[in-house]
Amino acid sequence: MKRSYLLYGVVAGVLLVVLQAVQYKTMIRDMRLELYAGVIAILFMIIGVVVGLQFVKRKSTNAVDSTKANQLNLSERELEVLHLLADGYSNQEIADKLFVSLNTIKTHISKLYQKLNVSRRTQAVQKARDLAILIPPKG
Amino acid sequence: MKRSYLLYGVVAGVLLVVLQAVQYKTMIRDMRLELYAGVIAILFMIIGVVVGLQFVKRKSTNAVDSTKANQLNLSERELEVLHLLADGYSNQEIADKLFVSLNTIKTHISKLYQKLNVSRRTQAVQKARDLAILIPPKG
DNA sequence: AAATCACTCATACTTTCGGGTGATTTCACT
DNA sequence: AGTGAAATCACCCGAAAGTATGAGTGATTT
Repeated sequence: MKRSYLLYGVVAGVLLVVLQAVQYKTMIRDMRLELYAGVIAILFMIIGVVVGLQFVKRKSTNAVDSTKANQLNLSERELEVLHLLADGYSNQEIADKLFVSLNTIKTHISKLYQKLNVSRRTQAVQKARDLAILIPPKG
Repeated sequence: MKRSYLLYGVVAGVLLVVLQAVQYKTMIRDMRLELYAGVIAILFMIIGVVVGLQFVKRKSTNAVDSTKANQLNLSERELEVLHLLADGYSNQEIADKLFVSLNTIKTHISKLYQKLNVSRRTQAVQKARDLAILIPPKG
């Protein structure tokens, strides 16, 4: 989560810098301010849409009851992984989403299984629901 | 949908004009281009987020449709397998429980995935819940 | 009788999972 | 300063899952 925000910030900054550079180099005479503003607006609107989609995706799926999670000593990262696991993502997809390697995800999931006392991902999801760690979106 | 796009376009245009007006009136000397670009970027990123939220909201509300479960034409056997699947059983365990071969279960699951338009068992469970094919235990 | 469908099973193949082990780094606690 | 938990990543290996294709049987429909 924290990484996501950081990423978006970095992307935003880089884009601004790039726009500046481009502007000073070649377009300062040809490009009017309106057009410049328009380009920025469109770019960041696209970014905003992406951010918004990411945001809602997490909220619209499974919620996490962090209180009960703490009783099992599940770490934050493990909860994140569990969340994505329950959403049906593969290990590789989870790795991509969290910007870590596949091996790391495997480790997280392995520990998750130990703490939940299961040996398969479907069981993990099942158990997490039973323990109200994962709360379905609706009813 | 088309109206939405039009609306956003209009809003974007109006905002641009407003920004222009403000810029020419009071800020042309004080405000540097970087800051100006930054303001536009932030504003439109916010707009983008809002757009993104709207977008997903509609999709997620349409997702739950009890009639869709029937339209999928899931056979009895496939439903049986789906239930056991959701309970966290492995293919081999499902095969044993239903007194058929592992390959048969694979075939059933394969067709199940096609009908549910998924490619993994966790996704199948997730989707089945969304479509109210699977009803979570307890309440 | 022919066509269709659900169910069954098989072979062969690729991909993903999960277990085991070990290592490094960071950070909080004492 | 040492301890321990958490997070990161790596390598190996076997098991499970999933894909593709084909095929046989019984029941139902046309």
